[in-house]
Parts: sequence; structure tokens; C-alpha cells
Amino acid sequence: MARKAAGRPQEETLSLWKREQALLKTLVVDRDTEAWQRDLAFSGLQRVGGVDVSFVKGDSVSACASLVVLSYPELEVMYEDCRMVSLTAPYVSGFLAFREVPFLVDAVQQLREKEPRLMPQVLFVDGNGVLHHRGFGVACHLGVLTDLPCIGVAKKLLQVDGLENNALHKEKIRLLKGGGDSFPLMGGSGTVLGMALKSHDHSTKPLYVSVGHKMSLEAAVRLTHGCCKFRIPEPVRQADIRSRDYIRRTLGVQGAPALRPERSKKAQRPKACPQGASEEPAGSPSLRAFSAKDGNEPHQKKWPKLQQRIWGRGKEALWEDLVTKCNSIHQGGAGHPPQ
DNA sequence: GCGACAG
DNA sequence: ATCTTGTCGC
Repeated sequence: MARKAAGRPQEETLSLWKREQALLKTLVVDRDTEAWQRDLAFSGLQRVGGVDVSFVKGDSVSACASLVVLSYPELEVMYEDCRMVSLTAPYVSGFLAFREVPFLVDAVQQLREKEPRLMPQVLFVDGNGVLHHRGFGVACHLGVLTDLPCIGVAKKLLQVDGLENNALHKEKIRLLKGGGDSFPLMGGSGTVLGMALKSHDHSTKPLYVSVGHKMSLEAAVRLTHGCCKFRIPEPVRQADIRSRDYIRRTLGVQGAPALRPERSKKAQRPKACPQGASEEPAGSPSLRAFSAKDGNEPHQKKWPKLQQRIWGRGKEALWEDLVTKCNSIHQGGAGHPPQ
């Protein structure tokens, strides 16, 4: 049953979402925090992850959320998790995370509980990081909520803060010589928001890389290039391929029985496949926030407690924290829990 | 009414 | 995001 698309959220909802972004943005770390990130060969890096959400064609609610983990530098799939979910929030440019991130956080949490040894050391996210309307794209959002280093990789330039896909921009793209070449994307404020990267020698369209969390832009661009067999970084590409395959195998057998569900050839076989409950309530709350009363410096040791605050409490308690924190950031009024 | 619009 | 076959090029 193809369900109807959710309409555009109320202005009040968007305003609350903006506040949540402003709150969580204070927790973003935009520098290298891990030793391997500073190493020229990324020695010490063994697992890179990718996430994606694919959709059922005539349906704007049913989707497949996937998390894959690949070995580095071999880029072979060691873990795959695909599960059907029911999206609640509609897609609104600038608020992609509110539509997809709850399910991605769930996937990371599942891995953390069931196969902690396979936890990726960095996550590639389909979408932007700080290259965003309010400097807090989906890659930052997922990074802060999971505490994992994240890299935002977008396929199209998000035209914000003066950035334009105009003739000059196109000319700069044309001048990129070989794979690994890049140029900075400078926002109106003079800040470098991201880099346009030619991900391999024969790629015409660049990738738009920006910092998600716990990683410098330089390392993010270098690693992105190091993970590209094709234009799209392999972790995201595998997550995409596998989530689409999962949808095809799950909903495609309606009128085509007897044929054993086959896996696309582009998908290698993973070692561990926790075929998550193929159909679950999955209507998890779109709100995943916590109050941060200190800065984001000594994160390592405080994280277990923060994590508990994310997962160990009810939605209402989280909302209280959020509203309290937001009111202290801006001078705004009281908020109401989302519908 | 016109242009923009990550996924 | 998704709808879609072949086709041109290396």
C-alpha cells in the first residue's frame, strides 16, 4: 500500500527543527580527533562505514535504511544492515536529517549492541555536513548523535551562503585535472564550507565534501578520494546499492514468485548480515537530543553518560532538555513537543 | 508568478 | 529520492 506523502511541516515545526539544529551544532567538532586522521597513509584506519536511505517508488513513506561497514584500504564489505522503515517527516531542503537520521542512528545503535567490534571509525553520509543553510547538515547531525567521525558527501552543490552553481563554478570544475583535485567552496562570510572534489580521473561531476563531525576538511577530502573506486565513495555506494536491492527483493516478489531473490553483482557478500526484523514498528521519534551543559572538548570520557541521556530516557524528557537549552541559546519562547 | 530545491 | 534503454565512449 503506497502511502501518501507527508505535506510540508508547519512553520512552528520548522522553527523547532531550526532550534534543534542550533543546539546540536554547538557540539560539532570540526577538527581531527583520531590519530589515523593525521597519518598520511591513514594507518590505523581499518573500518569505514556508509549509510543511505532508499525509497519505494510510488510511496513517500516506505523506505530502506542501510548501514554498511567496509574494510580499509581494501574496501570490502564486512557488515551490512538493511531494514524497512516508515518515514514520518517529509523531505524539506535544509532539514533532511529530520527525515532520515533517526533510522540511521538506530542502525548504528544496533551495531553497537550486536557487533561492537565492527563499529566503523568513520561514516560517509549521503548529504552535506557544515555546508548547509545553518551550518548543520545531516552529516553533522548523525555525527553528533552517534559521536562518530562523519564526512558529508553531496552529489549536487547546495547553493547556500553565496555559493552558486554558476558559470564560474562550472569553469572551476572544468579545470580540475585528475582524481583527487579539488577547490574550496567559500561561503559569503569567507569561511571554507567544503571542497568540490574530482573523485577520480574520468569523473565530470565533482563531489561536494564537507565536515560532518570529528574530522578536518583536509582529512575528509583525502579519505573520500581514497575510498572512491567510482565517482561515489564505496561505503555510500554499497549502502545505496544494497538498500535498493533490499527493496527490490522485498517488494518486488509480489507478482514474481519462484524466482529466488538474487543479489546484484555490484554487491559483494558481507561476512555478517543481521537481517533486521524485516517489518518493525520503526516509528521511532524524530527527536533525538540531549542537553549539553559543557563544551565539546573532553568528549571521549563523557560520552557514555551523554549516550545514556540519548537512549535511556523518554522523548518528553529529551524535549524538556532541548527547550531549556534552546531558550538559553536564543531568547525564544517555550516549545511544544512535536506531534 | 518565478526560481530554488542535499536526499 | 524515483520514473527509465539504449547508447556513446574508453
